[in-house]
Amino acid sequence: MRKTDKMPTKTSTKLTIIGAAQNHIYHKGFGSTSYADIANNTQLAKGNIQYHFKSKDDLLQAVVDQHIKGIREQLESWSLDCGTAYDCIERFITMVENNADSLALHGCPMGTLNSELGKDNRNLQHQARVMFDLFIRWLEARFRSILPREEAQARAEQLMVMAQGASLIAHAYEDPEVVRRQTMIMRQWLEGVCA
Amino acid sequence: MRKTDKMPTKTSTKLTIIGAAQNHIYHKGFGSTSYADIANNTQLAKGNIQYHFKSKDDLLQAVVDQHIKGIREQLESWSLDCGTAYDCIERFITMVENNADSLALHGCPMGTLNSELGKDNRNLQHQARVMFDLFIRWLEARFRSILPREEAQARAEQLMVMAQGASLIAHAYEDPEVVRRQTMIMRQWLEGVCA
DNA sequence: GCAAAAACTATACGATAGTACTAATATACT
DNA sequence: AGTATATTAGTACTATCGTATAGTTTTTGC
Repeated sequence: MRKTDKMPTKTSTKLTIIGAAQNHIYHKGFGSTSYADIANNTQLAKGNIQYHFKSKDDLLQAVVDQHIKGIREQLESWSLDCGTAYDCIERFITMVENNADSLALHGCPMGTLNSELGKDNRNLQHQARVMFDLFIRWLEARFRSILPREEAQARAEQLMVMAQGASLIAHAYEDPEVVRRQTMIMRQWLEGVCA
Repeated sequence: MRKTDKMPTKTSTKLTIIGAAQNHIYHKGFGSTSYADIANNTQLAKGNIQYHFKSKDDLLQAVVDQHIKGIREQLESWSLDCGTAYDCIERFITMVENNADSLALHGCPMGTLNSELGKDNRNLQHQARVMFDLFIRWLEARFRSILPREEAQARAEQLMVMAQGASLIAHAYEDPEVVRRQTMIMRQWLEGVCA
């Protein structure tokens, strides 16, 4: 297959579908995302989408995989960019803060997806949980250069809890200020923890 | 209408429906809860349920109202039972801890419902948000007997954030230990805040 | 250039959803 | 007691969903 010649010009159909699906799932939820919706948002035929993703579960799996890939890249780049472990963790907090508006409007993509899958798609929830694990383990690794192993674990989990809680409450109130207030608290907390 | 004579003997059909709906929504989500599901779980005819609740939104509204009523009663009883404000707040934390198992299995009913409604039912989300407000304002009132107004607000919100975050992460990992670890942290945090 | 494979389109099918409608039954009030 | 009303039951209708299939176009490798 000599696809490489063409790929750069047009984004592959698969990626187009995944992107549209990711968006629609984030805005409306997985249950309220149909093949027809994605077809409308991509100008592709419904059957074409079906061709690339046999079942809805296949599609969701692809979306989650893509998401995981994105997270991996982001974490890797942070690992390189930031100087100290402290800076890395603060970068995580800054990311939450920067996304305050969309978090308030639609919640955290990971949190809301996991919440939905936890209700009626237990097997796929296992996949979605991987996303949390990536963040938590990355945070834990950073904390470990400052704290003993057990406490590093605890602090990583705690920070994730705060971030998800902030997203959820901000989403409930549709108020990005919640996120801003909570990220400020996280920073103070981080200072205290690392002191 | 002299209904009062009959009501005590048989729980009213409306309440039966609301109870079954509340359960099913908690376990499967609102989107995956149909009239047929409720009919099966109550031995009532589908049309009968439709008679009491014209639309699915009506039903959800009733479920939320019932939930709100339950929360009001619980908070009121806590206000009477507990001695100091500190004890009241600790009672809230204890409730979260006591529900660790079901939180890990199905998430927090308020959190997951709000997350789902935030996706495709914005008007009903406004109603669901009331549930959070009840808790937060109750907590805030307790904090105010210990802290200045502004800090009391902030601490109430923060505690709710931690509680919701803990539920969400515990749900993602299906691990009640997350809740137990986080409630322990909340208690230490509470001590520090009130010192 | 041509055959094979991949990509794309269109349509159809069975299932299930929410809702509407009608008939039957139980209850309440004069 | 008997009528009106509230409640329960059963069925039908329309829309939409996920999926399946068949046909068409495009692309690929020789």
